[in-house]
Amino acid sequence: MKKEETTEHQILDAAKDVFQSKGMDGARMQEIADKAGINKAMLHYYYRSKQLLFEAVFKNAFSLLAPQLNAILNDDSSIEDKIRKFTSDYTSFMMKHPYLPNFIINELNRNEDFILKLKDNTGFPNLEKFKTKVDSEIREGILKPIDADQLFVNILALNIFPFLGKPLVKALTKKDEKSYKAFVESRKIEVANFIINSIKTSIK
Amino acid sequence: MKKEETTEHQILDAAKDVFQSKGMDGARMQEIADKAGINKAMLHYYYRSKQLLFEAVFKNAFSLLAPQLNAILNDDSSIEDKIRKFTSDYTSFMMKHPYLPNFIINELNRNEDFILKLKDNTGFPNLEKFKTKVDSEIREGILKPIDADQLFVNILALNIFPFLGKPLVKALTKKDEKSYKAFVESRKIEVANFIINSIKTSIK
DNA sequence: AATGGGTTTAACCAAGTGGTTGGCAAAGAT
DNA sequence: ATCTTTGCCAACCACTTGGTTAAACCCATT
Repeated sequence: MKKEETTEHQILDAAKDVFQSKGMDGARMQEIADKAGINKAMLHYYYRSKQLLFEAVFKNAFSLLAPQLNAILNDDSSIEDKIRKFTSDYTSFMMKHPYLPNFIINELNRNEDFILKLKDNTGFPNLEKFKTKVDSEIREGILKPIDADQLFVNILALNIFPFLGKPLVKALTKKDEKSYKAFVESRKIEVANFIINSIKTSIK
Repeated sequence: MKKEETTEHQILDAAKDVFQSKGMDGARMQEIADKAGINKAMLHYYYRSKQLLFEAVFKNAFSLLAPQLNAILNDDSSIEDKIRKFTSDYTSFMMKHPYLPNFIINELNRNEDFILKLKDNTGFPNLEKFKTKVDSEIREGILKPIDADQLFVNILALNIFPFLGKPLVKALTKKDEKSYKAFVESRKIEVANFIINSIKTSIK
């Protein structure tokens, strides 16, 4: 039997669906059981409590996101290349997992202490290398002076916000589902240009 | 008796607290009643149902946010001035209402149709004037070519994200509450510069 | 003092809620 | 063949949920 067919995995799969679309408070154990096609008692048999099942789903989701961040932080390419690659890759990734950013941001806000449990994990993104690279490119005259933290938050903001605020942005810009998708797709390049334009010194 | 002391207003006030920090699903009618210091039956007496009380709170919150957006969209100043003013004003405003962005974004995601109820309201932000201004400044050579929708979303993203993703950003940049506040405060100017740098043509 | 409408309350209710239990059947283990 | 473990389920449980109700309480008008 494949791993994907075990009851335990079917539960996690169904729980992911329900928790990510309805959040911890809105999710119902019965709905998860129904979606997994098993008895509700099994949820507790394998995961003991709603809280623990939720944490399993959350850690799973975060472990999907973290490598996306590490990609930009830990490789050796130039800041410009990092930004271009990240902006394109991240957007593609999010188009495949549209619930993910909202789920994570939201549940972290609901329980701020929760992130402490993640910090211990190996693989939690670390900015040091990125900062060093930014500072050295500034010294070399490739980039205009900018605080690396600020730049990093700007990169995140421009990439994540269109997914977080999708309903709002859709309404404000009067786009339907199809044109919103095209809008986000074009941001893969637009956002990178926008950032680079701002931080790169003009070539003499 | 002042308006602020009526039972109806006390309920709305308490409901705002609870709904904004716990969301629709996490909020409890009993907690709202307790916080307002009145009997739970009064909530239904004045607002009939949890759903309607929630909608009252939500519309109230949105009507606080909408003018902030309209400020940048509807005045006659240059795009640069709009951006500088908005970035500073919006950040100040959000520091006073930290739960607001998350509440709105979140509940709009929970129920996409909900925004339709707001769209009808007069005062729902309209981008037309902003777009016209952007296009005319591009034609005048003040700005580099950029799609006005993209620019608008970038402005929103850079301003709102630090509030939406506060727990995540705090953890990633390893800032405590105090230094995070300073970080956000400095963005009032940093973000405006970041945007202007990117879109303004270099002066010959 | 009696009336009557708006306001407030304690007590209540039906429908869920997460979680538990005891037993059952198939699969190993002895 | 018998015992033990594992996976599974229907039924159940204590408790919470949003919402209701009928009676009380004010307080201005008569």
